[in-house]
Amino acid sequence: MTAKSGARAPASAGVMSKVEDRALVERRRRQIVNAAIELFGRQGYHATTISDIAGRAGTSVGLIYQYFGDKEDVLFLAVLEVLESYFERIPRAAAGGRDPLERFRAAVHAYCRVIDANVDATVLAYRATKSLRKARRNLIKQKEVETNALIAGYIKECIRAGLFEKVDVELLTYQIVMFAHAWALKAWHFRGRMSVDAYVDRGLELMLNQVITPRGRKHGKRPAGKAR
Amino acid sequence: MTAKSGARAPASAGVMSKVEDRALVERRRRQIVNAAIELFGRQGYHATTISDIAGRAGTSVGLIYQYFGDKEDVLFLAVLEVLESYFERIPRAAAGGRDPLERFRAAVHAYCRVIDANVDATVLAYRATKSLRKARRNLIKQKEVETNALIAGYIKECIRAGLFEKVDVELLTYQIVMFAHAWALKAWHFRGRMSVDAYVDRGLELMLNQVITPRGRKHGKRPAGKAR
Amino acid sequence: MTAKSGARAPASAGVMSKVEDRALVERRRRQIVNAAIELFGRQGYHATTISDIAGRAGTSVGLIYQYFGDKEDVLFLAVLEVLESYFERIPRAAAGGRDPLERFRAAVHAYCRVIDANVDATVLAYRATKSLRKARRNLIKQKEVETNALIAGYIKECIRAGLFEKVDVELLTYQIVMFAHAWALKAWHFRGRMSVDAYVDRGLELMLNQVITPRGRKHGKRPAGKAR
Amino acid sequence: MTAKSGARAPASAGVMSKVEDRALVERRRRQIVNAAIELFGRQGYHATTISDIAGRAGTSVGLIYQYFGDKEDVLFLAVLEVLESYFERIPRAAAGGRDPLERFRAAVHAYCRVIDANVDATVLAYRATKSLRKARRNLIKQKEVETNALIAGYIKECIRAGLFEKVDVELLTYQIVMFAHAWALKAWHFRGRMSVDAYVDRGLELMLNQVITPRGRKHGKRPAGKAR
DNA sequence: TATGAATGAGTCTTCATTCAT
DNA sequence: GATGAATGAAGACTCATTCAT
Repeated sequence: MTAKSGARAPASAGVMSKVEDRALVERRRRQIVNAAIELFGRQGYHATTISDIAGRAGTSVGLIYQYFGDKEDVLFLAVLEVLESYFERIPRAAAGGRDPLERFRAAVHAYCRVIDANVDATVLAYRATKSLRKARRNLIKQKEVETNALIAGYIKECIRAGLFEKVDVELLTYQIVMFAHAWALKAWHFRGRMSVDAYVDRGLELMLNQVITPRGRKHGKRPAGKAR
Repeated sequence: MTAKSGARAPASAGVMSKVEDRALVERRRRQIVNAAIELFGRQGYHATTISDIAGRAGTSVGLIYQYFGDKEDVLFLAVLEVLESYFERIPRAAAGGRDPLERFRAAVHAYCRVIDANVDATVLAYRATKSLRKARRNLIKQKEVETNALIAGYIKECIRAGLFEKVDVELLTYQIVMFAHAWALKAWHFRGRMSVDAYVDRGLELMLNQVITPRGRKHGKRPAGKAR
Repeated sequence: MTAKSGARAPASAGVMSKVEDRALVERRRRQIVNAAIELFGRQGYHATTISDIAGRAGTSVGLIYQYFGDKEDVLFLAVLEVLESYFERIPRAAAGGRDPLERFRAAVHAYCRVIDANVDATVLAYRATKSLRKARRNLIKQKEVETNALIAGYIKECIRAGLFEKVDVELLTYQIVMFAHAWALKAWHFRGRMSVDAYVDRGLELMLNQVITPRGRKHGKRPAGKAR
Repeated sequence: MTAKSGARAPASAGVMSKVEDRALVERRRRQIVNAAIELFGRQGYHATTISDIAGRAGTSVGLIYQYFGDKEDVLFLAVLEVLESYFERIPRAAAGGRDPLERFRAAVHAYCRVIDANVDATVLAYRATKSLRKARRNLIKQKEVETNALIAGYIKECIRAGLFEKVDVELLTYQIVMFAHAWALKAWHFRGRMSVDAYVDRGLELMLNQVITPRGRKHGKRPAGKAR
């Protein structure tokens, strides 16, 4: 972690600015990053020029270099911004729930809804990470781990409360995460076919309940992984 | 489907070559595409130059342009190649199974193993698709749909055989697919922590069995999706 | 006519610039076009690289692309510039003449002198036009037609004033034009043998006076065109 | 002159061939040069690739290099071929004339007709010469001088026969030459407006007869070249 | 002799980055 | 602090030329 701990990193994380005024830096960066997220999401990182971003943000090319060291800095803060918005909104939504299961469900719904509102940005996080230097790629992964920890937390609560079996928390967490991301990654398939909420309801129904039948279990006893 | 039916599309799909000799074209393209898959997978599409590919493939820059119209053509055939290798190897692996469930398990194992052997290539398919013109992006999606249909087929067989409950086939299919892809997309998390086969075993255990407890079900009766 | 009327067409004619400042665009373009005219004229269009032009103009390669869309744009404005300089200087020189014949003679002298001062540029107009897209080739022809109209005007004045016989104006115009261009196109023959002014004097003497003798006329009565 | 004298130069003029067989060389070169003339004329020298020529000539790329040293060789022989065809056909056509004037007229008609049949080739001679090395450019000029000498010969005959005044032979020759070339160079203007023969008739009428009126001559007495 | 696949030097063009105003 | 003109390194692509068959 760059700063304190689970707390919000100072959305700068090593990005240098030539301008002093903290508030101004904050404002300008938000302005630029928002434009960048939109353009990176829509056209991809490489296809988006600094000039495009300046145009979209309503500033000049030179200004961007006053608040960012280079183009990669912009990408970095853009991805960070996206991930942090997840990290912020999920617990806020879950907070309403009365019991662990309700909180879990609310969290999954929230996660998918946030992603639904930012499909491009989410896909961006998948596509563009490779364009970041390793150190930053790791910071991004950290952010993801933090978000995953939120989900894992809800799952564990459910188990502790006897609402979930003692399942494989690590994998269930990833299953939930991938389920949420799939809404963005496979948007071309799902969008138009159902609403986010319907998607989540169907998904939870499937993930939480039995798939295999008692008869199937007997077959499963034999180790089948050796297939080639 | 591009051409005939389930048969292999003529891995050319609209890519023009200045050389006539079919066999030679086939050979050269494979040579170049293999180098490209590796480099695109490792460094990304934009960070890879034609010169890089030529060097890796042991040919000259000019040669590439005798077998491909432009760089995008190389990417296109590269992604196509990756997807087709999935489409080919999965049924081959599943074929061994004695009963539907065994075939299903074998297919998932095969899927994940192929991906394990081509992590970079798989990630490539996620990252670089945006760099293709729409028509080709759609062709790629078609290929993916075809692969998904394979998985869906195994699931349906299990249901028909009474080994699976009458679950949501569409979603379960996507769950399996995302599960397989996650092995590549989240390789930084999983690799080193467990083997592919262990991953699949744990995953199937989780996906096929009950997560929620009988007690949990009662809570679930109340529509919980409305949390905000 | 491209724009207004006899006025100078906005030497831009569809060429896009990334820079706004009108005056700067004007200045930079002149700077670049001048270098281009010289190099295109001397080495030909294809043999001249953008880098050559940048070097000659004392700028960078990138700069050229801020004021021109591509290399063809540079050629286009270069040829246009040459043709417009003719169109401007001829009437200015002719203006001094007291009577139609004097004005006609002055115009021809001016025409040839301008060409003499820009032999390369004139040849350029002949050689490079093929490298322009059709629409622009037509614009170039328009410019030439305008210049021809000037010459035709002087001829008509002479006829009206009874100084010239009622000759074939169209052909005489082209004869004058080709005569002027020949000074550039056949420079290797004429230059060194005589001065421009001597060339014009000898040329006008020949063009304006009788070539065939009265005796010759009688022969000519028989239609001789059928020879084969 | 490369070879004998006014005789046909051995259309090779310093172009080396890797093939021995004289007749074959002759045949192949003609085949290739014809294709080249057409393509160079239509698309220009630089826009035409060796591969284009091979395709048009119905041979392979490699073959061309068996009969020509490089692309410039092809251009050289192509231009030479064009000029020699003029040099051959003009006297052949003029031969029919009964008297000098008839022969002169026939020659001009022939010249323009040949050009009419090869507009592109003629323009080629103007455009592409710059792409030849100096020595060859000079050879080409020689060829042109030889053709001009033909025309000058017909003019001199007419003067000797008292059918033409004692005019400026050098300039009249060039005037005729430019007149003929103009049919190609300004084809976009003339073609469609009149036939070649009409063009020649109108042109000769203009060139041979008085343009200036007796009244005009008086004005002309004053040296008018000083305008400016 | 004829072929056409292979080569790589050379060009245009883009765009991140700098810097004078 | 803000602007946008200027720079030049880097990369895709072409095509004359070579050479093994």
